Amino acid sequence: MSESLLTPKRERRKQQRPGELLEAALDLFVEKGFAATKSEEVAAKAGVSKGTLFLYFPSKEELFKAVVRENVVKTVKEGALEVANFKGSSAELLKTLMLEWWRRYGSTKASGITKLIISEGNHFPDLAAFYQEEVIDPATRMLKDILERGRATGEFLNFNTEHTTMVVIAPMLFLIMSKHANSLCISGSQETNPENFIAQHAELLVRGLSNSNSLC
Amino acid sequence: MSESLLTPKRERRKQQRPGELLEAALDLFVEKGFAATKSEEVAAKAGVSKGTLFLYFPSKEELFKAVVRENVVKTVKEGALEVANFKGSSAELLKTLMLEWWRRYGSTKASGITKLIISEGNHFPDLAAFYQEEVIDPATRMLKDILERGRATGEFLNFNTEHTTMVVIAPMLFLIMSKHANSLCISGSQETNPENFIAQHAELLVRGLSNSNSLC
Amino acid sequence: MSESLLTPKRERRKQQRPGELLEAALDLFVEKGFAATKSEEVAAKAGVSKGTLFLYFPSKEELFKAVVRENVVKTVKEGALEVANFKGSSAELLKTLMLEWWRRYGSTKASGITKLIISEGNHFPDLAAFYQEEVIDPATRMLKDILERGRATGEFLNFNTEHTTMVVIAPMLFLIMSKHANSLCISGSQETNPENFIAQHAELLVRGLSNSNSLC
Amino acid sequence: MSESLLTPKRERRKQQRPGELLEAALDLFVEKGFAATKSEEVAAKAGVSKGTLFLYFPSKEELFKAVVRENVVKTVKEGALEVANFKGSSAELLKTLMLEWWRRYGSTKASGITKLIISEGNHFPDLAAFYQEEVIDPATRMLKDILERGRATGEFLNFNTEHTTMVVIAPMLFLIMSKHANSLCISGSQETNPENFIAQHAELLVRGLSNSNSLC
DNA sequence: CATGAATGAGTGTTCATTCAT
DNA sequence: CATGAATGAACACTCATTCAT
Repeated sequence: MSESLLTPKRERRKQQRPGELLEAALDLFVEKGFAATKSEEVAAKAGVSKGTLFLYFPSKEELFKAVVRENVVKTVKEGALEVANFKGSSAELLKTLMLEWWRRYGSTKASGITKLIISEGNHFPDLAAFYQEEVIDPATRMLKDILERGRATGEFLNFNTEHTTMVVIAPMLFLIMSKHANSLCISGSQETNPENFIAQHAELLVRGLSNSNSLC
Repeated sequence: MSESLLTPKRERRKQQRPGELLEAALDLFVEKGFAATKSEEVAAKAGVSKGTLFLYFPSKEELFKAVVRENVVKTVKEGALEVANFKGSSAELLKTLMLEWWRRYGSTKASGITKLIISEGNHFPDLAAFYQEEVIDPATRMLKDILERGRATGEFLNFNTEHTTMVVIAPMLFLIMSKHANSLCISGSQETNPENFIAQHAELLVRGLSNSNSLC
Repeated sequence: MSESLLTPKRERRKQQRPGELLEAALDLFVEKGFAATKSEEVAAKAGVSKGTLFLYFPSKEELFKAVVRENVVKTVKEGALEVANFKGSSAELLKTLMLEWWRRYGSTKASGITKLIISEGNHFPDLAAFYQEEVIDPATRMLKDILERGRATGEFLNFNTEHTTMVVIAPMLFLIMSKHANSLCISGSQETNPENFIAQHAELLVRGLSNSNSLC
Repeated sequence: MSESLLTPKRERRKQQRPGELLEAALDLFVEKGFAATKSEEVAAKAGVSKGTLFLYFPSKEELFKAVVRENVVKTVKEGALEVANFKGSSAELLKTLMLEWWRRYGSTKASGITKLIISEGNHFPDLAAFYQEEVIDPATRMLKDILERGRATGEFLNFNTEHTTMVVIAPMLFLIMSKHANSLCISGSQETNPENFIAQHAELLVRGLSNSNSLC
């Protein structure tokens, strides 16, 4: 605590640099994509010189991975933790998760990463593999856990896991792609309230899955 | 048929050139994206020289537009025509349309264009605008027409058009993006039967929209 | 023959370009080394733009290999041919070879390649391997053939091949390194007549090797 | 020994620093060349920070000069001293010198400096000039002194000094270049015993120079 | 004395488009 | 009509040296 008082200016900057660079990188990657983002721009936006960027991140790809770790992996982990600690019904859990997912990720700048990786993944196989391993796989795992839990407690009917996973993910992906395809106006993306859309979808999904759907 | 007898070989080739170039271009654009496709490759694949390509298409962007006209706009127009001539119920029409859309477009090579435009549209605003005008707007228009027709006949309940449009489009988009994101393994995309998935979604959607849903 | 009269200007240039680039490259590689030679300089010296260089040679390394093939490998092959066709005694052959080697290679600009590869080979393993295979190995092979021939005819005494090879090569290498180490003044290199030096060394060597050395 | 008792640890380190840096620098310069050796690596190998290196040596070039002074100039001076004090015949002196030169320098790590200066001298004229003045000139002077001494005593015939100097130096240089051209396999360099080779050459040379060569 | 954060100049390679032939 | 030679702008990454702490 006294440290923060004593820490000299240079030192303080040093500890902030990675964060500043990461933030600048997130902004630019999301805005322009990976390939189109020039490392010098990132540095400039963070207020340092080109060389300094490479002092903290050995390459543009590593910079990107760090951005993903900071902004996506972290969110996935938090989600997994909440899932593990959730006390309510599986139906509630699923609905909560989908909505929170949108609130904490889909609606944020960081969701541009998802668009980026889908758009450019084919041209950067290393990044795609990294994302698959660090984000897609854990997230899918988490989803499956919820579904299995619901099935175990008898809450959910027997269902096709793959299909369900798709239905959970599809609307989020749709909204994210729409949001970041600035030059395109995919129907509804601009005027509809995404949160409502997600909530509705979640509700519909849960009903479909539930054992005792009192639709009538 | 008499044409082939009368037309000298050179002449015939000349008239086939654009088609051959368009086919080569479609393959490469879908496989590698717009930016990553080299015009020389397209020419080579069509069996002509680089210069010849620019003889038929004044630029790479115009080539792309021609590919879109040939492979996407055409499909949309066919769809609109069928919609106009369709005799059955609006519910049938909607279900038919969604399934046919997948069969005639989503499941074909040409659907890569959709992934391409979403992925790279931001970097090529002209192409995005062109696609918006020639594809997205007409397709959305067509969808709305169906919904309005259903409402007019009393088949469909009053609903949110934007929302419905999204629900119609989202699964198709999801499947298309999954299919063309080779380095990524988005859940379900590999093992699930897309046609079943679409059919199910269409069914669900129509039930939700319908006036007399005999769910109870 | 009529072709040369009809060949249009552009075409003629095209056939000359590789040669012009190769010559410019040789000059610059010898003058400044491999790493320090900028590809743009080579292009400029040949009177073309940077891009044109890469039209003819896919990379700087390939350009270098082409320079070696044109200026060194060729010479080695000519030497091997002459060795194979030589009619005189092995002693004469050896002396002739050493002197000719100097005249046709050591004393020319091209010998800078030898200095270059020894100087920079460690930093460009691919180039070193190429040179080893295309130049050093064949040249060594040729030398051994001569020695074996002399031994077979009874002209030469039994000797250590490795040692002899070194004695043949060392003075050439010494002269070449001296000649191209412009900033250094290794003794004798500037004023002594290299040809005399080589001739003397060859004479001495042959005497040492010969069966009937009439030194007494 | 009392020094270690009285000198405080920090103090001792301070006095050892230059030596440790010099040793690290020698290793790296020899292994990777001058340009390719990063000053940070040198510092790291010596266990200090980048800044500290520049505390002791104002620049990379000065560091190199210090390495030369420590590892080459010193050896030349020792050689000159021994030459001055040598009591035997000039022939013995020359043979001894050549062999000792190999033993004390050529066969050691330090001989990499010779390869380095020949390889990179053209790109670093200051270093080349320094080496010329501090090493080549004194060494050449020493050699000439021996030859003149031999001539003065009537031991040696009248000969061409330049030529003789070359013959003395050439084999050493050849062996050194071979030894440090790791990617290249110049004939004989690997299997032949360098010391024998040098000894033989020295013997041959002395015989050639001597007044009364009892070859017959 | 010692540290290590910051700098910024320098270069091989690609590719859409043109135009002389 | 068709060719293919030529162009030139654009971009990631390295490292010796400095100087605030």
